[in-house]
Amino acid sequence: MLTRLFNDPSLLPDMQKFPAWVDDSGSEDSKTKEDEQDHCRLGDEDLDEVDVKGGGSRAQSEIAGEEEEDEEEEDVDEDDCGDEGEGDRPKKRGPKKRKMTPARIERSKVRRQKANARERTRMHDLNSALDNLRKVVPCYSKTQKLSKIETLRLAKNYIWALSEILRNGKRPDVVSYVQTLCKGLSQPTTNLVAGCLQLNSRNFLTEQCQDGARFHMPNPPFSMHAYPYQCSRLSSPQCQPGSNTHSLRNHPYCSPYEAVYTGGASPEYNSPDYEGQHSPPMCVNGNFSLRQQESVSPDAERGYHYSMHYSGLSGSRPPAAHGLTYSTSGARSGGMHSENVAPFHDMHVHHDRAPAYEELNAFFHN
DNA sequence: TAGGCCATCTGGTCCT
DNA sequence: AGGACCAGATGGCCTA
Repeated sequence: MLTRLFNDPSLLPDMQKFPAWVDDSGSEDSKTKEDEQDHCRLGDEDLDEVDVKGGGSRAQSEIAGEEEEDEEEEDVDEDDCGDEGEGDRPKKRGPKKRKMTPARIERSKVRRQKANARERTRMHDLNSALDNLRKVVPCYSKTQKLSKIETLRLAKNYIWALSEILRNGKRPDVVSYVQTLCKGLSQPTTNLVAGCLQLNSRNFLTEQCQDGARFHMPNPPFSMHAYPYQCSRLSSPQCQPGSNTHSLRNHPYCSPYEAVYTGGASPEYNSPDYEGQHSPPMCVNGNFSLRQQESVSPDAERGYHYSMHYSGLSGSRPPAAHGLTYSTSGARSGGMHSENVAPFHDMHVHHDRAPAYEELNAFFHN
């Protein structure tokens, strides 16, 4: 079959032209995978005239395109034009297919190979653009890249969130902001984004970017006013709705710099433009304290995969605070998975790259 | 092992 | 005619 012949490894374009778009873990695999594919297909060469991929029209159009071939004019390809024997297939019209001569096969092969190379390049460009997009959305990790679809969703949410900020002219609270960003995202991505924002909040407080660039954020970037949502651990009497704010703020489990959302769509957010499904319930705990997780015991770490890093209001963390995990409902109720935690170390927000962040920063300065 | 994600190949269609 | 774009198919890798 022609499509098999097209995949001669010697004809394949040099994939090493594109080392950048392949992530660290994938570069070798990509080459190996391609080699394997080539090997596999070459091994199928003897399956000539059998289309194992897809519909079955295969290289017909290319074959038909070889009109300039002048030899063997009446010698048609039996498979293509021998419709008499195929009762259920409609009779093909148009020019009769010519028999594949070696020269024609070679031309088709070259053309197909060139088309494949172009398609690869096109997809690489697309992936490169997607990588650039990943770098300007709020959550960026070198080690755990957002998937393509999640990147696009997050970008859309981010644009929406920024436009809402501009439109309302108000500082957003962390809940609605995170909600907006995480609309329609998968639970792991939601956790990733929330964690990233959490880290970012810490950076805001310490006025230090991870890359060393300094910027100013005198206060938590989000207003921490009353939230309509309640984390499970807020069930303690001090944290009940209606309890006075003072006691809530001073309760060891209830940092004043804490935003909690346990599920459902925010009533503050009612954009008709949102078509994505609601994010799974989550519990976002804004962390605006300095790092404390280093002091957390391994046991506690296990129990609080993605727990709130408490502000300095209380030095102790009671073991009953399991609800603090980035609550994941349903099948993933076990909390944040470790693979979603580790990348936060190299996760950062690109304040210096995205104009939107400058806008936000300027906004928060006022 | 199923499902998600991805890269690649492939053929069809449209455009220049 | 050739290139760009698209969608389907396929297989590999990874993770729960």
